[in-house]
Amino acid sequence: MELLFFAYRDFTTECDAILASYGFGRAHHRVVYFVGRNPDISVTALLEILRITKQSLSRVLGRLVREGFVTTRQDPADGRRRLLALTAKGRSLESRLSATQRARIAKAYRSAGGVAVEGYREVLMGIIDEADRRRFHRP
Amino acid sequence: MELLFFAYRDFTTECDAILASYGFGRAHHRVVYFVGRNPDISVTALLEILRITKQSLSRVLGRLVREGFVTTRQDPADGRRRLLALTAKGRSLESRLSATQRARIAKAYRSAGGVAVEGYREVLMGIIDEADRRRFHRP
DNA sequence: CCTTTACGTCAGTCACGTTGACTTATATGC
DNA sequence: GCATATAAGTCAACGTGACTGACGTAAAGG
Repeated sequence: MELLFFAYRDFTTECDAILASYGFGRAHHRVVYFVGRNPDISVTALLEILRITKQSLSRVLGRLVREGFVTTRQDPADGRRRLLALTAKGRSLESRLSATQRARIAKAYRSAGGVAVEGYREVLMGIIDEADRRRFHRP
Repeated sequence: MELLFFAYRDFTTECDAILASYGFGRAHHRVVYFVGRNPDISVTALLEILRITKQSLSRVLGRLVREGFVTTRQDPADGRRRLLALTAKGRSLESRLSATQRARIAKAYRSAGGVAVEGYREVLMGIIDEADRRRFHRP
């Protein structure tokens, strides 16, 4: 429990500094991250991932759209849906944020070795709710 | 990065429900947890673990003391220090909260096996800031 | 005795989550 | 074709838990 607490805390603090320079918070990071990972994701699908309310998301997402980090377009297949995607500016922010986290994980992976990483992923997967594990069984 | 996000989210959501029934939030949980783990910890030491400001802690800690979950007493060796400890009520809350998390981790450990757990701990340790790792080298 | 440390507190601010209610546009089933 | 359901956006009000800056008090220590 303590391991997870410290790991998650240290995992996020570097990003917080970058985000602060944009006037953003962690909520903006999460949106940029998951939109980057799931291009053309719908608003509802994003809400299900983040498990927050529409109102909470709209404040954060609205600003990201207004400031040109995220685009929305109507789904050609279902006009009610708005598909979200990152702009070049959004991708640039996303990779800047991810870079620090990736570096931290890469360093931990290198020093621990492949077998340890296997185990690490297996245990984390076990901690995650069954329903959410499907997300990781994609090609 | 996604693994950590989902694991940490699912790891905390069960506790949030219990905490809500007391009108508490995650901040209260963290205080109860670390005071439980470190009986007779001083306020400053707790602040260093949590990495929050004195003002933030004081609101949370003050309420826990007023409602009888935590006691403060003057350090006999240094009268400036207040030593924090859980009351029986506090220990009961702590173990109620920890039980759900322990169960989740135990389940993940069991299904992953000992080798995986070794790797898991090694990688998480690598993600944690060097300075904080010392915390885990206690007897 | 003076400085430092530990703790507490007042005042103001901000990010980010909540609930509830309502509107608009589009899909879809009968 | 109309009624219902779904997707999205929005208004209003609120709570928690962070933050900064400033100040006060008690105890320790050179």
